[in-house]
Amino acid sequence: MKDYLDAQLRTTLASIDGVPDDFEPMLEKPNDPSHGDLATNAALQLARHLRKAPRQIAEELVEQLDLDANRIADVSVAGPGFINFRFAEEFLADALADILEQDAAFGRADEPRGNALVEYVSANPTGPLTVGHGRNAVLGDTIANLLDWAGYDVTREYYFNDAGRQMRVLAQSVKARCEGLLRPQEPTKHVAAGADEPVEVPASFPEDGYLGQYIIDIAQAVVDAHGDDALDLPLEAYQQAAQQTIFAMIEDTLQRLDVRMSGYFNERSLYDKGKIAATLQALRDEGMVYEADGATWFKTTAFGKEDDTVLVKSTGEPTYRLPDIAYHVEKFERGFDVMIDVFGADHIATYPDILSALDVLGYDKSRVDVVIYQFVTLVRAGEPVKMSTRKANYVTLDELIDEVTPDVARFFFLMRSANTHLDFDLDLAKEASDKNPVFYLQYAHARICSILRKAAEVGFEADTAADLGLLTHPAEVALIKTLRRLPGEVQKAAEARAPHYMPGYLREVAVAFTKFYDQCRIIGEDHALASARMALARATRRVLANGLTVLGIAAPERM
RNA sequence: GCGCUUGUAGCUCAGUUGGAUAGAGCGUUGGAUUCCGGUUCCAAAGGCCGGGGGUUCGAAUCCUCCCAAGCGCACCA
Repeated sequence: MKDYLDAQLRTTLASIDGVPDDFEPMLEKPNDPSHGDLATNAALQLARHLRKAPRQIAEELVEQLDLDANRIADVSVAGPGFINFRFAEEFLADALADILEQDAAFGRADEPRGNALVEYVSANPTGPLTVGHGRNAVLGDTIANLLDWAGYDVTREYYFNDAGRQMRVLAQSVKARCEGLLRPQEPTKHVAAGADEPVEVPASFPEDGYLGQYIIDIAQAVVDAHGDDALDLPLEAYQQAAQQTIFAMIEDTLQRLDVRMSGYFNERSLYDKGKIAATLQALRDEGMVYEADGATWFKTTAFGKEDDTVLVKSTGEPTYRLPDIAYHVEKFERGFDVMIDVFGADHIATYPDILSALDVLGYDKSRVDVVIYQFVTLVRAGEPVKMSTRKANYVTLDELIDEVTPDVARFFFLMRSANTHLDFDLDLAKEASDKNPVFYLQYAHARICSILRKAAEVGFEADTAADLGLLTHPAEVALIKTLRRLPGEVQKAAEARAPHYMPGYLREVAVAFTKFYDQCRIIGEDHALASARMALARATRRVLANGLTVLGIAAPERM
């Protein structure tokens, strides 16, 4: 419908003198339903160009618009010059039939849009996932779902760094713990662990080593496998042991949240394939790289940064930025139309370097979108849950899921825009009542299923071809209008990379349904009307189920 | 100190390209409901959109200054 109106508007506008060729009429759903179903402010926007009163332009536009009465029942000019359109009843019946026909595919785009890469989680395998990683994982997964529904062929990728200092420290931590296990009589030392008591570790434990219990567990496994030789293995062996164990933990956690990656991309492969050197050379060829103080620098000051950035340390080891740039070059070479990175707020100052580098190398950086999310604060009994920054003391994602269920965790991560600090209210999340928005949605779905079961129990059989034109009650009309918006909402959320639009929309659906349910009986009405209402209930169930599917949340038949 | 992000109802937050009387949920107060799942529905109260200045037919939205919070500012990732 929007497309239809948009096309009609454009042709009419084209016939009016003085309208710029590139003028984009805007159509949107007015906030106030008494203003109609769709409205355009085209006349207001044109007032400046045409140097005429907006209302006068609107009147002329309406006069020249040629609209199908079966689709648009009413057009009016209102306020300072808005043009309001109201849908015809016939159109709504068709729209409902369309939902039922498309069923599980309703909301999906018809046309393919290209291929997209979404990079998310991307936590290095140095420890269990934190609550913050959870927000990342769920945001990325849902953005990937949205792009999938919007017509993209989506690849979901997890990038990890297995070549740098972090992994070396991880290996050294494991090795030190092996020593502690095999030579408990050797001297030890204590290291600070943020707000907590200092932790006792073997003397060989590295600076900034990883203090978690899981490191000791990994060390124990190494000791079990190698006995006394467990102290003489190459560092690589400790890293492999740690990496494998920790990745298995991470994968388990992601699976609990129904987050599934298409694949993992490791930093080391960039070295092995010479991509690091090639990227550096390419930047050098563009004159954006120089040597100073034994290090290799990237001229980020050319892009307005205060300082240049080190790409290769004087030790000869690249900083993480160079592989990051090489990785993005690799993404372009793989031919993605759209590339999305989901990063925490701590990357906010660093990703512009990557985009600048891509730009310098001649890639279209507008195809890369970076979704930055702010940090999560867990709130219990109105108070923030203290989380020390040190690695031994934080709430893990697993612990959160243990406490609130995966569906609730996903929903709470998704219901706020990525760009705001998230207060995760644990008490609310655990509450199974209407205060908890995810239960409200699931309940509406379960209730519809219950009605359909009930109908079957009492032997009600709906007409196969119900007369949907009978649905003229205001609550019915409002519900149909809400249901038909799903594809547009999915599209909008996908384009804006804004999953949080969906929970809001689905709540509108649930509200519209419960109002309908409150005012209109289904079973027990005369057969034709009951059939039509059953069809409306089934369509609602479908919209809720499809919407929840996009969010990766279950649509239960009973609760 | 510099950069980025944020500041909207008591609380948590929407507000999509600058548009109509700034919205929702929770909480509060009042009401409805013999009925397909009361995990329901209706209504009311509640706002200097952090503050000042500017841009224009029109600003929560754009510009500018100030205030406050978060994150970042390593030859760490």
